[in-house]
Amino acid sequence: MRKMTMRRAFSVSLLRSNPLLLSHSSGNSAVVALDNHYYFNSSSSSSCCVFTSTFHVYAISHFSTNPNPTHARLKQLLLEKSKSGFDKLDDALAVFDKMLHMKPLLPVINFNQLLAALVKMKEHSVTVSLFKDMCVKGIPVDLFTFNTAINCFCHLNRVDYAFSLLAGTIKRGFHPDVVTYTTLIRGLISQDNPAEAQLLFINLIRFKLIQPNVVTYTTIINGLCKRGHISTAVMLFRYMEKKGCKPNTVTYSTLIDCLCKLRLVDQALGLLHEMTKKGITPDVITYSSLIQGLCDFNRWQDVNQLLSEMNTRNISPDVHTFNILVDAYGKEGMINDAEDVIEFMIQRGQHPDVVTYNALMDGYCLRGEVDKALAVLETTMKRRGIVPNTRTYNILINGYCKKFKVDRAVDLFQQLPREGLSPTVYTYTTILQGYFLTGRHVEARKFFKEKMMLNKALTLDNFTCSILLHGLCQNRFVVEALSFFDTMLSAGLIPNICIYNTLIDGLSKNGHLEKARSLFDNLPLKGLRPDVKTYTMMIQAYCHDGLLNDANELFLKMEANGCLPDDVTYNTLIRGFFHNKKYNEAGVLMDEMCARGFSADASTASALLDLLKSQEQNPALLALRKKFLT
DNA sequence: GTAGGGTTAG
Repeated sequence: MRKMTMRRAFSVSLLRSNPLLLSHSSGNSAVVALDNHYYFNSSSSSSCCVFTSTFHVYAISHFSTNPNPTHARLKQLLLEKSKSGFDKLDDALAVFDKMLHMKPLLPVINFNQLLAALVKMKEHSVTVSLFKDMCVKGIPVDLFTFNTAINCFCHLNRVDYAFSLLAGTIKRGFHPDVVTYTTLIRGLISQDNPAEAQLLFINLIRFKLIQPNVVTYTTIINGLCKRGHISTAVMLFRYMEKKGCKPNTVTYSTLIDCLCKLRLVDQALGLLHEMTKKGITPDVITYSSLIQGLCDFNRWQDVNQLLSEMNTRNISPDVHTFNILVDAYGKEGMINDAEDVIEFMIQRGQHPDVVTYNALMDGYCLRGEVDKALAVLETTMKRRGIVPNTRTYNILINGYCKKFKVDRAVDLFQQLPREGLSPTVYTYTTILQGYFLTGRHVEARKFFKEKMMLNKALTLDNFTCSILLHGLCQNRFVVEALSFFDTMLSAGLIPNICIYNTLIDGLSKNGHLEKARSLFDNLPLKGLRPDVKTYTMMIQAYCHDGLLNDANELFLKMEANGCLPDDVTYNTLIRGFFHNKKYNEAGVLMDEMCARGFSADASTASALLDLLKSQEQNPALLALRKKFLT
């Protein structure tokens, strides 16, 4: 509690005392149009000179050849919007429509700017459709246009169409460049097809089609990181340096983020140091990744140090950075601090978004204050015009289920379509879990059969199935569970170890030890390795049935198989020894457990106390009490 | 004017 209070004072006051921390970053330059005169504003005087002189040349040539001021204004608008996107999709479409009917047509570069604006707005399918329109209407296109469309297909997870378009590009006589191929590599990786991506990369180099650049390498490094191949990513990172391709801020940020997500935050800080030493400047994204990594470890002092370092370097935290802080405070139960961060960001002109409020609401739910979370949705978000998404509702639904208020959760579930939102597999699973949690297994099974199974749009995952299997087993519907397991298999879902753990536990607790044992023994055939939970569950099952030798043998075997027992495993086997009056064996195991840094849990301690009550004079038990309960 | 990096829930 004391730690929390100190942290609050420290962090929030630090934010307050650093006005620069939140000063608007206006970018390098902005264009302002006043009475047909154009001015460049720039935050740095040197770039101002460059831009101003460039613009003079542009302006003179432009006005001397094009007397139509509408064209000039439109072009200016397109230049601006290509960087920021339009505020509304309709605005972009209206401009496109106008452009289609202009005579003479604007040059292709202006059409490309419009498409770029749409990409900025993440309107990938609209971009593709406008691209098609252009092709049909015979508007000239160039390689930039094709690259943009290929990129959009990749974002829409249609890499197949992207490759068709590659063929189209070549057919039109364009030479696909490093941008085209880098885009396709990213598409393949994001569609979980790293082998094809690798093959494409190798062939591009082998046939000298392109020279990979820093973006190509960074794209692949990111793909490797996201798939958990950090060491390969680092190898490629060092390789690109050796090949004379210098990593930049994005390359370093990619690796730093990956290291942070793997909880290797000190190594990430090492890379920050390395890049700074090389003169590569970190930016707000680099710092945000590191702040997230440090928050995960509650390293608040380090977080504050980075915030003040950002301040020194004149890098302003943005909405992502603040969202990380709101989330971190919320997860720590420090809801007032989370609210303070939001208030602060608003003061500094940064607009909280749906992610901000979802994080805040989740913070309230974690404290059990679901009604307050609901008030955030109904009052604050509404007032500020922030549109909730399915996640917003999922957070509330989960909050109410955890408080055993499933009916309240179902109300919100039914509200979703009225808000124009669709429930996800997460929504359904939460409700299913809520029903089981409150013992309403009849409704749970009905909900699953009628709402989930019949919803064709719903793809069940292993998590959902494990909730159902657990609920069924817990309520002694073992036959139904096994039958559903068969359905899963025939539907092509590949069960993971969690599914098997749920089944093994459920079967053994319902008197089907032999069936559980057979599933366990067959795991290697399914290509699965038992984890510490699997072993512990089997050990518990053996102990429960008095098969102490089997339990002990498995305990020894698991370590030989490279799976270290944890505190639960030790406590389970120790209680097994207790129940079977093997007090000396229990004592030896307790010594071993303590030597490994684990201790007796509440259930083991109470089992020992119970034994002492009935056998006050048992010397072995007295020795155990002396050793472990003082 | 086209490609690469960061935020929330079971």
